[in-house]
Amino acid sequence: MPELPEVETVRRVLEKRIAGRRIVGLEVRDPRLRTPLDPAALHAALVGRSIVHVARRSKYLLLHLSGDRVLVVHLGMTGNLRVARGDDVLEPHTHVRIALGGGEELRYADPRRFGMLFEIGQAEIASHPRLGSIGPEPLEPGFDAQWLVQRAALVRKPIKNFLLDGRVVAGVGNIYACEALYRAGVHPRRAAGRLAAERWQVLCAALRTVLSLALRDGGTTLQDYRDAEGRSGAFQLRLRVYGREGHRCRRCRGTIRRIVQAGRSTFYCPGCQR
DNA sequence: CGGGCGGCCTGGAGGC
DNA sequence: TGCCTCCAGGCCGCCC
Repeated sequence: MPELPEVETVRRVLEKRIAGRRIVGLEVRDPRLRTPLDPAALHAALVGRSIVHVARRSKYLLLHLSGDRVLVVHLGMTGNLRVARGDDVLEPHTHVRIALGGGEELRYADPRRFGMLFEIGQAEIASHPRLGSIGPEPLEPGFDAQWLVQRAALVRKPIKNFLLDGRVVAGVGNIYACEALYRAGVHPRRAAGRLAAERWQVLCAALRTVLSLALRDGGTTLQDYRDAEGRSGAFQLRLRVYGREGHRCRRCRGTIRRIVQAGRSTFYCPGCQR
């Protein structure tokens, strides 16, 4: 569920709430995540260290710890990190509790268990198999139409699927890929390599706009997503196509359609996207 | 090799 | 009420 705006929203809350805190305890209640947890190793690696700051790369949260260690957390589809009091009622599917002292803790819960939580050295970030090949951050310098044009050259797959490739651009998932294509007026089935450079300019700008607006709204909450203080996002109110099959397009009054690409739903407006 | 698809899990929604 | 099917925001491995 969480894409860049949601993960960044969580990061900002965590930075405010837990940066500078020391980890004083760890409880692994269920190690069966996408990458199975090793409770003893995790305990040895985390307890006693402090959280220096909280960063993000693509959809990964990077909790930088003292001693140049990094706790990496991916929320998968339904994962959430929550700052809680130790005596707060445990949400179902709470798999990990990280005690921070003073009665507070950080909880990782994830019903579907598609998430990941692992610990590495800071120096390993660049070469880590899951982190090393991630593409540029779309809201930072280094991401522009020129890069996209270059990456898309000779690529025949649909542009929607191209945008979901994390090596091309970091943090873009199904919702924001659909929304950016709509705003740019690009048909999701268009072959990536056959989009004119001027259209890439428009699409690049649309991607940045939609991600920025979503971030400003604290992300999109369709069902589960909440930030680390339990707050919902509001960008679901501004979605133009995602989840709106059969509804009227706000721009052309045509009907939003849903198709399946690479096994995933794509929503678009046949009138506005060519 | 590029690209598509199934699988990993659970839960909620909707049909009957 | 209950049972069944479908669907979900991510990612990876396997296959052609």
